[in-house]
Order: sequence, then C-alpha cells, then structure tokens
Amino acid sequence: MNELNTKDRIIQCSAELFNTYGYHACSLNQIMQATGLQKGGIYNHFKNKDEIAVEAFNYNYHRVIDRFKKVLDKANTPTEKIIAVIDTFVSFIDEPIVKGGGCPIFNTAMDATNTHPALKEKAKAGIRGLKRYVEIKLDEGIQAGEIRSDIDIKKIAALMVSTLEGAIIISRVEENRECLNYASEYVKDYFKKVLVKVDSLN
Amino acid sequence: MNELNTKDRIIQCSAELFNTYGYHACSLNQIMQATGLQKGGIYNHFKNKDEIAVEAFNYNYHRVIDRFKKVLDKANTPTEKIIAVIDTFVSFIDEPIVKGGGCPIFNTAMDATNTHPALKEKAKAGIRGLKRYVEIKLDEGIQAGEIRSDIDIKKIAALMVSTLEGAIIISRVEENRECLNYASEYVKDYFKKVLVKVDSLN
Amino acid sequence: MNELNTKDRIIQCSAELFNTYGYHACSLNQIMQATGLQKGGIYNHFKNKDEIAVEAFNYNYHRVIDRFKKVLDKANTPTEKIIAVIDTFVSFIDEPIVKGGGCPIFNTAMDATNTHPALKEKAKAGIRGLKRYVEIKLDEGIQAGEIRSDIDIKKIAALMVSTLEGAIIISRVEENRECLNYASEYVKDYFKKVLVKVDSLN
Amino acid sequence: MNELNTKDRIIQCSAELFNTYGYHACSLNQIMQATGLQKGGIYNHFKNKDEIAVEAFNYNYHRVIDRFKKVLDKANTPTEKIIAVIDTFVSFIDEPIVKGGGCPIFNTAMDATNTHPALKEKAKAGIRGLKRYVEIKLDEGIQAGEIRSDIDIKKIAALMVSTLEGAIIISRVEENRECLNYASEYVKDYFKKVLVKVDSLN
DNA sequence: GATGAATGAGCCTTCATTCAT
DNA sequence: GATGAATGAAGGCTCATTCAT
Repeated sequence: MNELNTKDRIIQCSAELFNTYGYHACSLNQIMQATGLQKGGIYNHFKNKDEIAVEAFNYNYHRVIDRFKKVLDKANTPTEKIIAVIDTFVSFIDEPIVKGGGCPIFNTAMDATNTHPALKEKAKAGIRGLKRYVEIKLDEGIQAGEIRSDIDIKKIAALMVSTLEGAIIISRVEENRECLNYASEYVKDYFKKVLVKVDSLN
Repeated sequence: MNELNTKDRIIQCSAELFNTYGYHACSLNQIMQATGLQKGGIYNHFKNKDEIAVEAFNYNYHRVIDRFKKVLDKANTPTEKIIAVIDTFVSFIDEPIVKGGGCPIFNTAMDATNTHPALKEKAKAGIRGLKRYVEIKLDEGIQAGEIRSDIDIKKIAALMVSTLEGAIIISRVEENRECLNYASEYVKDYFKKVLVKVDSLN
Repeated sequence: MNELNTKDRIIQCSAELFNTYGYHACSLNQIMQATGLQKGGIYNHFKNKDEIAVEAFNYNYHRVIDRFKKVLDKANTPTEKIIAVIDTFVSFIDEPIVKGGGCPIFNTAMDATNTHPALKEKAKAGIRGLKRYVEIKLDEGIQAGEIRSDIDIKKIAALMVSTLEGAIIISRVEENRECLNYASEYVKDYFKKVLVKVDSLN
Repeated sequence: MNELNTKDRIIQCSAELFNTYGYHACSLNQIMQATGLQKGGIYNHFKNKDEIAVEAFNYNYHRVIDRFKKVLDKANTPTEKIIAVIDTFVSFIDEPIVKGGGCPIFNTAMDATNTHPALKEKAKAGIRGLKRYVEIKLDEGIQAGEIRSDIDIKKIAALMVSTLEGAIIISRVEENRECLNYASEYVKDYFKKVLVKVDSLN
C-alpha cells in the first residue's frame, strides 16, 4: 500500500527534475540516476521522453490542485476560502510543491512555449484550470452572498492569478518572500475591502 | 555606421534565439545558421556559449529599457509617464521586443533559475533594474506633487511589475491579449483612483 | 489438430519476418508483435535469436521444397517434371512462398554470408539441396530415356538454378516479371531443344 | 595527389563495410574504427548513415563499371569485348571488387529490398545500368557485323546478367568457383555458337 | 578574423537477453 | 508456459569546444 510502482516512481522523480531543470536541460541520465533504473527500465514504461514529460506535468498539475484542495478544506466560509486560495499561492514559495520551486504550471509554460508544442498545450490548459478554480471559488462566494455580485469573476480571477504568479516568479528568483508578501497582502486587502459585501463583514 | 560588426551580429542573433528557445534548447548550430558564420567564426568572439548567453541577455535587457525610454519620451507629465510604463508592458505582447515574445528578462529568469547560476544572477539583477525603473518614475511623480506621498514606492512598483509580468506570461501562452488587458486596465485604474492626488487631476 | 503450438507459431511468424527484413533488421520486438507474445513467451521456446533464425530458415527451406513437390505432383512424365521445376521457380515471384518475396534460401544466403556463419552454412546446404533436387529430376529423365544421357547433370542443374535464381532476384527488385520471363522461356527452350532426346518427342 | 580527403576515405571504408555486412549489420562504430575518426568527424561530412550508405553504393557501383571498362579496354573486337564482359563477372569472385565479395550491386539490392527504399532504388538503377552496359556491348557487336542482327539484345543481356550474377551468388556462398565456371563456360559457348555470325569466325 | 575538420562526451532510443512472478 | 520489468550494451546522432589553416 505504501509501495509505489515503478512507473509512478519514474513520474515522481522526473516531475521533480523537469520542474527543476526544464525539458531540455533534464536528461534521461538524470532520470536514471534519480530512479535507480537503467535506460531500458525506463523505456519499458514510456515510449519516449515526451511521454514522461507529459505525465510528469499531469502529476505536477494535480499536486498543485491537491494543494489548493487541502488548504481550502480547512476554510469554512467562502470568504475564508478565497483567503486560503491566496495563502496557497504564497505556500508555493514557502513549501514548494515540487523540488525546483515555484509553480510547476507556470514553470512548464515558460519552458515549453517555443520548444515543445504538446507540453505547451498542457501548460496552457493548466493555467486555464488554475484560473477556473479561482473563478469557482469566487462564484461560490457570490452564491453565498458574501461577495459582491456585480464583479467580473473572470477578470478578478485572472488578476489574482497574474499578480500572485508574477510575484512567485520574482520571489523564486530573488530567493526571498518580499515580492510575494506584497502581492499577498495587497490581494487580500483588495478582496476584503472591495469584493466582500460590507454587511457580510458584520 | 550602418554596418554591424560581427560580434554584435552574433549577439543580436543569439539574443533572439536564446529568448525563443532558452539556453539549453538553443544550440550553437542554430547560432551558426542565424549568423551565417561557422564554428570558429563565433568562437573568435566569445570563449564559450555562456559568454554569448550573458551578452545576449545584456543586449535584451537594454532593449527592454530602451523600449521604456522610447515610449516614456512621448509622455510629458509624471502621471502620463506612469501610464506609459504600463503601456510599455502591454507592448511586450503586441510588439515583442525580441523574437520569441514575452519579456526577455523574465524569460531568462525562468530558464536559468536552476540551470545556469551566472545567467540567473543577470536575470535577477534585470528584474531589480526593472522594478527600480518603475520606482524612479513613481518617485518623480511624488516629487512633482502629482502622486500621493504616503505610498510605499517599493511595494507599488513590485505590485505593478508582478501583475503585469504575470499577465504577460499568461497572454503569451494563451496567445491572446485578454489577461494582459485585464491587468493593464486594472493597474491604470488603481493608479488613477488611488495613487494620483485628487487635486492634481484638476 | 488444426491448432498450432506456440513454438511453431513463432517459427512461422519469424520465418516471414526474417525473409522480409533479414536477420539484423528484424528485431525481437517485431517477432513479439507478430506472434502476440511477450519477450518471455518467446524465450521459453528458443534460447536466443539465432536459434529462432535457424529454425525459421528450416521452415522456409521446407516450404520451398514442398512447393516443388506440390507442383511436380501434377506433372506425369520426367520431361513435364523438369518444366514444372522451371515453373516453380517462376512461381516464387508470382506467388511468393514467404512474405518478403523471392527465394528464402537465396535471401538468407545473401543476408548471412558475412554476418552469421551458422545461418550461412544452413543457406549453403539449402542451395546444395536445391541443386540436388534438380539433379535428381534430370536423372529421372535420363533413367526414363527422355533426356539425353550424355549431359553433365550437375552442370545443367547448376546452370538452371543460377539463371532462374539470378532472374528471381532481378525481378524481385524490379518488381516485374520481365527478367524472370526471359529466363524461364530460355531455360525451357534450351531444355526442349537441347536436352530432350529427339525421338522422345515423337 | 596520392592523399585522399576525409570524406572519400569514409566512403571507401564504409563501401567495404556495407558490402560486407549490409546496411543494418554495419554500425557507425565499425565505420569509426575503420576510418580512425570519431562520431562527430564522420557526421561533419554526412548528415546521417543513409547518406553514407548511398554514397558508398555510388562508389561501389562505379568500381563495378570501372572494372568492366578496365578489362574491356584490353579487348579489341566487339566479340572479344563480350567475352571480356563475361570474364569480368567471373573476376568478381576471383578478385572481389570490394571486400565482402560478390557483386556490390546485387548485394545491396538484396540487402535493401524490404528495408531501405532509397537504397533499393539505387540498387535497382544499378542493375538496370549493368544490363544496359551489356546491351550496349552487344549492340556494338551487331553494328560491327560480328553478332547476328536478329537477336533480342535486351533479352540476351538480361539472360547473361541473370545467369552470371546468380552463379556469383552461389560461388560466393559455396566459396568455390565451380558454379561460376559452369556459368561462364556456358555463356561463352552460347555466345560463340549462337550469337556470333558464322562468317565472322572465319 | 574566419574556416571547417576533428574531438569525445553526451543525447535519446532500441537491442537481445534474463528472471521473478 | 507466459508475463513483463529490468538490464546494460549498443544503436544513430548532436553537442560544445578546439585548432591548424
């Protein structure tokens, strides 16, 4: 039960490596070393490096979503959940989801944009999924009457993701939380002051 | 005067290639093909690929700064200049500074973070330079009495850069302006409504 | 009874593949795919690829001999049998004995000559067997008094095989019957005009 | 002048290796060893193994044609030239044109038929060239009035090539001249007794 | 300055074979 | 008998770099 089959072990190991180094800078030799398998042992489970990369991305994507779910589970009200969403983004820097740090979805997006069409599409869909997740949480807040109903959910979600992901990239490069703190504070403040209905705060 | 020396030609060509493909996915063969030079012709000017990459980054960085300067030259007041700063970020998607698209500073930052320490430091300094540039423009606004003097310049600049760069990444991957439009509108609105002194609008 | 055991199925499948691609260009993966077995399922019946190749050759060799026997069964006189021998060679192009076409004995001979000593010996013996078969048919003609008794059986048989096999190779490559038709017509004509006793034609 | 450039050296070495082992059984490591070059040194001159194989075939093909030309140069009359053609085929066994033995054109034809379309086409054209060469020599005999003018040149040439090439294959596998001797004697005899005009022998 | 042949390590992938299940 | 995971050598090819010309 605690045992992991080989294919999954390869996926987990390479998920870390791809997130750390990117597709082209991560070699099969690194995956071999990380998994303790030989070339052939890896190719018994995947037909080529692309397939590993795609499955590694899927794995990382789900870890991102799982992190959101896990953190949001502890939040009770829609308002709390939105705050939890923001905190989850912040956690990408404090406790990276995957070795290599940052947000694996955006890391892959950048890495694959002009070099790996299939992977780029996966990352693109991943970004859409991330925004959609935020949109849903905002909508739940509206349905619950906690959030103003006159806002443009899509725009707000896009803004939140842009700001927080942009800040994650900066904080990852600068190796400090400063920028992400600014973003987190600001977005939380904006949410509380602008989006939350006045009477719901009472 | 119109002629370009070989070294600069190599830098320009590889600046495009590195921005498009990243350090590891861009080979010297591609640079050879782009420049029309042979191996030796390139190595006469640089001692290795790293050196080319570093100079290519410098070149791209200055093109970014030049773009800001050029656009801001047309703005008269500090307030107009801040708006122009925002518009410049937007222009990264409409008229990419370098082939490959997006912001070369952030592209390099992502590419080099775990794979190329020297280049990462360059990108880190580049991001700092970008934020500093915005800080200076905000400060000029304060000095001119157009912008509220009680704001945290560093924080505001960081937020602007985070939001707009995050949106640039998304728009680049999604191949449409939507996300960047949201960001641009929002940041402009925030600037006008929150940062600009009330009486300065009269 | 109609069922085929696994070992024979492997032999038949690989006989086709080896005749089509040759020893080195035919991989175990192809044999796996053709037989529907996995690696182990094949290695349960053969200790290595060589053993499969040898048995596949045997199988193909016997199919060649069987084809001769089957066609010659319909011929009544020794003279008719010689003509049938020639027609059988022609049939190698019209209705290939094995997928991949041509004569499996000569195909293997060419494939194995400098690369696979054991297989080469098998092919060498196969060629000898083929010539011997023709010699026997010629001898039967002599014994029956239909063929001139002063001919050099060995030489005639060798000539017939050389000419027809050479033509088979050409026709296989050219993908048309032209060359083999020439050879067949000529050899038949030679047989009738030179080898058959004058009085036996009356 | 006696020096050979690297590309030609690669071609010559691999021409031998391909003729000996065939395309699939000849590895780049063998070519490396034979030429004394490293991988990269080979790939500086050819874009891939196919290109080497094609140029190696061209080289071998011309060596075949050159052998014919060289031997035929010593023959004076058209009749002598035809005899010389036959002797040239015989020489393929006595003094192989290329290491590996036999006729490189037919060796390649067999090797490439189902595995290497491009090479097969080259071999096919090579066989056509060989037959055409014989046709021309026969035609010269007719023009000179030494050979009967009522023969079907195309058919006779095809028969000669079939018989002699078929015999070369057998003699190569059997490692003795017997079969080729039979073929050579027979074809010469046929030529002298049937094709040559009676009065030209006086 | 520029060439391009040469290096040799490294790339991704496939190979024949083994063996615990 | 059959599976298919694992091996590890070898496959063809590309890489960044060097250097004699």
